[in-house]
Amino acid sequence: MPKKVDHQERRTLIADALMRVAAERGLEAVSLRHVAAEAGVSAGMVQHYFATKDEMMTFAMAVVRDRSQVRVTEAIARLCTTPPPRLLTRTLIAALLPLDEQSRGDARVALAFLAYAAARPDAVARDDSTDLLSFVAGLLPTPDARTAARGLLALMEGLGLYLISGKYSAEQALAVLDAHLDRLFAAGENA
Amino acid sequence: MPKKVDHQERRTLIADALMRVAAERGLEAVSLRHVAAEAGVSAGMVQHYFATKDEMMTFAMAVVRDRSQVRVTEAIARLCTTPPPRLLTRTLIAALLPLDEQSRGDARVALAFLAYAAARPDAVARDDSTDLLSFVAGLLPTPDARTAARGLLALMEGLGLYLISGKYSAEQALAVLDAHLDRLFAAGENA
DNA sequence: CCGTTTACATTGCAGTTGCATCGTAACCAC
DNA sequence: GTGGTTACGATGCAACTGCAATGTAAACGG
Repeated sequence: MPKKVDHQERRTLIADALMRVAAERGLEAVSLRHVAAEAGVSAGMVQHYFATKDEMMTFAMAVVRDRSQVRVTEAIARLCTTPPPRLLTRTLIAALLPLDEQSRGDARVALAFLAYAAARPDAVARDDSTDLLSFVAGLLPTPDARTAARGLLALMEGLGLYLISGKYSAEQALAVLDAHLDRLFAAGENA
Repeated sequence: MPKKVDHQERRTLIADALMRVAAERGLEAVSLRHVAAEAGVSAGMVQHYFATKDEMMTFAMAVVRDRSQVRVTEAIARLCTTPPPRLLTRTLIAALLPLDEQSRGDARVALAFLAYAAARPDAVARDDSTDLLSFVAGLLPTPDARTAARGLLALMEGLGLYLISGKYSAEQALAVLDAHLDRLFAAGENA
């Protein structure tokens, strides 16, 4: 077993470089050589860790997803135990929104990947959003909670788009989210 | 003035071909030659009508935007004069949603363009969404109508994303929209 | 010390890209 | 007709693409 190197570490290092290129110059600027240059390694090394470009893209996609997962987990962990449903919901959604510059870069890449995967049905990864939907639905007090949860998630995605494009500021997005939660939780308590 | 040809017509013909390529094989498959082949013309002709690829992309982007504009106008024109605000709002938003297969293709292309323009600040077109925001805000009976309108538009964009990816069906999307409008207009009437 | 396995780096190749250039045919004013 | 302008088509080119092939250095088992 010669020359021990942490494969996972190298792959994420390359994936990070890929995301930097994609965030700054768009997904179409992502090539083996560009990513290698951004990572400060040779193109051959990239090929050593990813047999094909698609494999590299898929891996980077998974990294983006994992990062957002971590953001959510950390944000919720920062809460007290057994927080009220509304606070938990708000924290969860806010953690998924690209509010700071770093997560905005991630979201830009995620958007590019979305468009990339739209025409590549095989590269589309597993669907983890049904779990999220069920979880959010469980938090909402409204009748037909699943429909309300779908609406909340759609609102989140839309806010993400507007945040990326700079059309809404972080404050505006949060104001919209809070107003929506006002309506959701007010309606539920009355019923 | 030799050889009269309708420039606008040729350009839209090429743009249509571009959108077909983008919808079927992704934006990255859009090249001068592919578009030319799809349009059934020579690559030289494409160059004749678009000096650069970016110019072609920008034009196609404008065509997509115009088409959605037309869809909205037609849907509203199909309504009776002076419809109630809620119906008008619903019709407007529904017309912007990619509910059928044709508009879903358009939306896919629009999404790809969004990602394309995210890293190309110069190619971004004029912002026509502020007019839309003001218009929708004028329809809503809620206090802080602009925030509510922002939420509604964000919801629409998010629903569009989920419709494109096939995660929500058209019926589900409309159910979400109606539930949201229920809350918006109920809250306003109570206030 | 030796062979094998891993970890790269280099080079090359066929294909594609956007675009410039050049040629030519059509049309119209005169 | 002639000249000029427009509308293409054909060709070429430098740059780039993903990827295969090949090389080499290092670490370890024996």
